[in-house]
Amino acid sequence: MPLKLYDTLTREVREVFPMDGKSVRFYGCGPTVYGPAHIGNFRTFVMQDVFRRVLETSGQKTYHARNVTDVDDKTIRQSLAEGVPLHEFTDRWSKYFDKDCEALNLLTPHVQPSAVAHIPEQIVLIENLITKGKAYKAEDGSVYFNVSSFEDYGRLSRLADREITTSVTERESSDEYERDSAADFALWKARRPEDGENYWESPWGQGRPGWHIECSAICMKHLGESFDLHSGGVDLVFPHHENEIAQVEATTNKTFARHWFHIAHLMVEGKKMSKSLGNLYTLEELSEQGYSPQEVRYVLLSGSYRQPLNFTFDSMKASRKAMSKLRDFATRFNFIPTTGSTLETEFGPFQPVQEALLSDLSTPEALGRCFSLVRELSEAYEKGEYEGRQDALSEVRRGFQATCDALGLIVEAKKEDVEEIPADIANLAEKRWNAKLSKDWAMADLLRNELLELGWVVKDGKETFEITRSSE
RNA sequence: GGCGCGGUAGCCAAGUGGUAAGGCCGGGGACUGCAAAUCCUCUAUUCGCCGGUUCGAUUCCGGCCCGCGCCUCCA
Repeated sequence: MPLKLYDTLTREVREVFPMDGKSVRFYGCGPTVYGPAHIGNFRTFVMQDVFRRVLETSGQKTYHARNVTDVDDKTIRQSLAEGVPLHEFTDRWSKYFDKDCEALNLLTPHVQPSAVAHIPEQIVLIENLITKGKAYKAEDGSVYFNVSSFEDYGRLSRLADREITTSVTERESSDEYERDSAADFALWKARRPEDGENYWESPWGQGRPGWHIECSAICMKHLGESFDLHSGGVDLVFPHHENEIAQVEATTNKTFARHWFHIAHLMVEGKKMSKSLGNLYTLEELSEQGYSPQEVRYVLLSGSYRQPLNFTFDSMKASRKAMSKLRDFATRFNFIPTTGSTLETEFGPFQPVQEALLSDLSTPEALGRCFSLVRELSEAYEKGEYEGRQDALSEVRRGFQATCDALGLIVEAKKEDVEEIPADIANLAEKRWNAKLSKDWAMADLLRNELLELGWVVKDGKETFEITRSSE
């Protein structure tokens, strides 16, 4: 069964399939590396990851490219402010980003090209556009794309030309560059004093590439002039993706990306995330508050990618409980997750989960079905329906593995507590257990409270007790 | 103003032209000396408001109210 996904360009849910019959080649606009990415950014990357995982767990090969924007106003400004060379600055944040991605269990893209590493390709593309009369050099040495020369401009975002022009005319006076039409956008930016030593030589003089051209050049080099799918946050629809299309299609006369996948924004406690509200959470900040990346991932999966999702600390807590429920299931079925580059494709009893995912990446529906199955299967297990049925058991395990692989969740069975228990704590616990055995409840409760004060929780079993560090 | 999206239980959040998934919280129960953990179970006569179409609408259409996004470099 193929994946059906909403396409921003046609506004229809369409099948995703590889145009070359082999591998779905897709691109995701990556981070600008000037600081830690926030969970809103990660909503996009997590959904792109789920997209890939759903394809791969359905047996489809993929080729995933995600760029790293390592030259722009912000990276330059910040690196200069810190007195660090640009590449050193962006390298640091790029590595930080990789670390976060790993924590969130994001599959590593097959290729992660950086803008700076593709300056020559960008220059060639710009030259092509100039040759074809689609771009022109301004007096200051900047190069602009001539929007009026590209008839299809505005098709993705459905903005009428008039509106684009009107909205920009008002700002024209404050514009720092010289261009023919306010709607035109920069392909190459002439060197300015505030850029410091961050410039490259080009046929039009010293300068640096514009933002949109990097993605176009990278896509063309790594995925070809035409490829299967392009994606990013909704805010990139205009102008970024609109401009990418213009740059490439004006050059090749071919369809750039066949499918456009956009992820809606994350809100925090009902509000737009913004620096001024101080609600731009990073994984690190959440981690300091005791929330794991897996719990964050779960929250990001709990809403439809087409709808704004409201991130709240209540939902963080709910996600913790939900993950714990999945772990109980894993424990019951003695499930041991396998890790590796190949994802499980046999959903078995978890087929309904896969169907939900193939239906426009309905992660909320998939999670709902997953929990229903978890309940049903657990009930059957408790009734002894799996006794002596190794085949059926392994089908459940494989299906659960496929589910986890598709969602990118890591669910490990609860292990025996391996944490070292200090001798005095162990002694107290032992004393309490003995008091309990001799039915000295007062003493037993006293000792349990004492342990609790020391930060340890006692859980009695039938034959013995368990002691774990308290979570608070 | 233009384009687009949404308003579903205390919270988060699916969904369908035929009568409301799932998670959290809360209630009840099993278990337990009491707990914790776990398991079972209950909780929206109702899907922003008002009309219309229909045998029947939360789901389709129109209007209104409210919230949100984009409109040149923000995922």
